[in-house]
Amino acid sequence: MSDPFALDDDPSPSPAPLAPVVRFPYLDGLNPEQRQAAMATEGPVLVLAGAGTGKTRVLTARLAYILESGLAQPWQVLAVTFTNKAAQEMQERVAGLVGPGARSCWLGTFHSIGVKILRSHGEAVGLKSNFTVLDEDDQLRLVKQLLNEGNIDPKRLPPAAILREIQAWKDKGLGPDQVPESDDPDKRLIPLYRQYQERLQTLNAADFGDLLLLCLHLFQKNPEALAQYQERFRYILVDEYQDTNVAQYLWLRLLAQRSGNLCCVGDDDQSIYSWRGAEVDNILRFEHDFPGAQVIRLERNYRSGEHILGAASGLIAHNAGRLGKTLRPGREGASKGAAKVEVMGLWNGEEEARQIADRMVALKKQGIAYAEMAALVRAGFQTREFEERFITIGLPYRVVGGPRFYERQEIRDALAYLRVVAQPDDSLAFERIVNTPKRGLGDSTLQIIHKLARAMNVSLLAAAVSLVETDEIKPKAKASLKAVLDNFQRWGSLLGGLQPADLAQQVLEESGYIAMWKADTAPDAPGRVENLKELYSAIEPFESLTAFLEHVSLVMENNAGQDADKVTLMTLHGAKGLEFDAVFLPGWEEGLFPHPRALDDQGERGLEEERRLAYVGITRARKLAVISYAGERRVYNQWVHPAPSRFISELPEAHIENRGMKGLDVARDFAETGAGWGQRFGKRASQTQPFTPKSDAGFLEGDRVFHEKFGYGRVLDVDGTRLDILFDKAGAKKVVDSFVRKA
DNA sequence: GACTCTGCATATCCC
DNA sequence: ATGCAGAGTC
Repeated sequence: MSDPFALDDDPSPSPAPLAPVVRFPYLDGLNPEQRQAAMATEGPVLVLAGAGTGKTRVLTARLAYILESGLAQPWQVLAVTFTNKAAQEMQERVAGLVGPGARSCWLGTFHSIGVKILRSHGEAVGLKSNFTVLDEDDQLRLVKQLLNEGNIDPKRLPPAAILREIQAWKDKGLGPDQVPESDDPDKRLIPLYRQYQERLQTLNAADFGDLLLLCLHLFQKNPEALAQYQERFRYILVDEYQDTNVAQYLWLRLLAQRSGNLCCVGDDDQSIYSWRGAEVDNILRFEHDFPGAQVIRLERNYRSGEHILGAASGLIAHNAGRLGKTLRPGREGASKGAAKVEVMGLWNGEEEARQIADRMVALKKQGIAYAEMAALVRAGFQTREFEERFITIGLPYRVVGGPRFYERQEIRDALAYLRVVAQPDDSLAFERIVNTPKRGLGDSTLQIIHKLARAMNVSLLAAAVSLVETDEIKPKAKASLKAVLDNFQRWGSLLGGLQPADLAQQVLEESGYIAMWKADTAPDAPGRVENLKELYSAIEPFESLTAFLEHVSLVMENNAGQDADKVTLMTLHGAKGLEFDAVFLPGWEEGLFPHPRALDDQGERGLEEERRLAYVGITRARKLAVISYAGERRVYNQWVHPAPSRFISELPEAHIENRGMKGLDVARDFAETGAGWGQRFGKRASQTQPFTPKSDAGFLEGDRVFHEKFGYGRVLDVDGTRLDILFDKAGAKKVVDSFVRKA
C-alpha cells in the first residue's frame, strides 16, 4: 500500500488524532481545491464542481480518506448518488483505494437506500419487510382499477396524468393528508391519491416515490428510528445535489441533523431534472439552510479542450440565476491547438445519421476507440435513425436507456410469474398472469376473485385458494384455476432448493408461458423467446430469486456486454456524469431542442433547463464535439422543416467552426421545389465507404439468420461481409454479418 | 371467454 | 404510425 515515491510534504494537519500517521496517496494527485474538498470532513460542505473538474475523483478520495483516517467505519458512512451507474463506479473506485471493506458503506441511489431502510423499519409506515416495489405498469393498472371502482371516466382523468400529479406531490414530500386543497381544484385527485396509498398498503407495496416519501414519514413519525440512523451515519455524501427534490432534501436534512457532517456535491449548471421534482433552489440555498457551510469551488476543468470549454461556457452564460462559476482549463497550455466545436447543417435526419456514422468510422481509423464516442440525443425516438445507419454499415453500437430490457412485455410477464412464486401475496403480479397464457379465466372469474379478496381482506391468490374449495365458479374455470394454484404452490416449495435461474426456467416452461410465444406466429415472437432466454442468464449471478427481483425493481437495465468496443447512443439526460473523447450532438433544431414541451410547461425556466442540457452535452466531450441540425426531419410521421436551434446562435463564434451549411441550403431548395431528392441521395449513399469488420462470413444465400433487433430472416444475397437479408418482420435490410447469427 | 375490428387518442427527459 | 379501449361476433 505504501508508495515509495510519495512526497513527504503534505501540508495539511492530521485530522485524525486517534489514527496513527497514515499516508493518503490518493490525496497527492489532487489540486488544492480538490484536496480541500476531500479533507473538509467536518460540518456542512458544499462543493460546486463544474463539469469535468474531477468531481468523482474528489468524492472517492474523500470517502477513502474518511475511512482510512479512522473517522468512521464503513457502515457509518452514507453516500447517495442519482444513478446506479454512478453508485457502482464509486463503490468500485473506493474499494480500489481502501480495499473491500468499502463494500459495507451505505452507498447507492436515494431509492435503493430508501428500500434498505424501509425493509428494516417499514412497519411504522405500514410496510412489511418483504414489500414489493411497483413498476410503472403496476401503478397504471392500479389507478385504472381505482377509476373503475369509482366510476370515473379514464378519458376525463387519464391515469397517467393522475400518477404524474401524485408523483409530483410525493416529490414534495406530501402525503395525501398534507396536500393543500388548492393543489386540487378538481377535488378528485386528493381522494384518489388517498385511495391509491391505501391500496398500496393492502398490497404491501410501494412505488418509487414511496421509497423516499415513506422513509421521510418514517423519520418524522418515529423519532427512535430516526435517532438510530442519525447515530449511525456520521458522514453523509451527496452527489448531484442540484437534482435533489424537496423530499430528498428533507430526508437529508433530518439524517444530517445530528452529526452535521453533510457534504453535497453539485453543479447548478447541470440541473436537468426539474420535471422529476428537482429544485435548483436546494443548491442555491445551501448556505442558508446549513449555516456555517463551507463552499468550495472546483473550476479547473481537466476534461475538455479549450474550444469545447469556451463554447460551453459561452452558451451557459445566457442563463440568469446561476451561482456563477467560470470553468478554466486545468493545465496551462495543455489544450492549445485543440479542435473547435464543429457545427454542421445537414439536409435531413438520414443524412445526419450517415455523416455521423462515417465520421465515427474515420475517427476509429485515427485511433479513437468506439467506446470513446457517443451520439447524445434529446429524445429517445431519435436513436432509431442512428441505429438503422449503424446496422447498415456494421458500426458496433449500444443504446443506453432505450426501450429497456425489463420493460418489455414478455419480460414483465415472466417477472410477474417469478414475483408470485417468491411472494404469493403480490396481487398485481398474480392478476397480470393468471390468464396469460389463456386459461379460460376471464374478466368475470377475476371479478369474483377480487370481490372475495376484498371481503376476506386477503390477497388475490389467497382468495383464489379458498374459491376453488367452493362452487362459486364454473367447473371449467375452477379446474383451470386450481391447476395454476397448484403449480404456484409447487414452484414455491422449490424456492430454496433450486438455482434461481433453473427455477425460473421451470416456471416459464411448466406454466406454458414460453410455449405460448413459441406457438405464436407473430413476427416478433421468436425475438421474445430469445429475450426470455436472456432473462435466465440475467438471473444466473443472483443467489436468490428475491435478490434478483429486488435488483430488477431498482435497476431497470440489463448490463450485458458492457466491455465491448461500441459507440454509445443515448439521451442527453442519460449522459450526465459520463465523458467521451468524441461527442456528437444531433438534432439541434427548434421544435426538438429546446423541446417545446419544456417551454410550454415552464416557460423561461424551461428554456434555461434545456440550455443546461445543451451545456451538459457539450461538456461530455474531451477532444471533439460535433453539433448538427437537419433541414428536414420526420417527427411523429410528419415532415417538418425546422430552423436551427437558437442555442446554435448562442455559441461564441471564436470557438466554433461551421461546416456543411451550403448543403443545407441546397437541401432546402430541393425540399421546397420537391425535386431531385432521390437522385442526390442515391449518389451520396453509394459514395459512402462502408466500414468492413474482420469476420469470417460463413453465411450462404438462403440461410436462416437471427438479428438482435430485426428478428429472424433469410439471406438473399452475400457480398463479402455484407448481407442482404429479408427479415420476416422488418423487411429487406443490408446488414453486416457480424450482427447476425445463424438461426 | 376469446377473438377481430374499428375508432380514438397519443407521442420528453428517468429512479 | 401505433397502441389501446370498447363493441360486436363466434
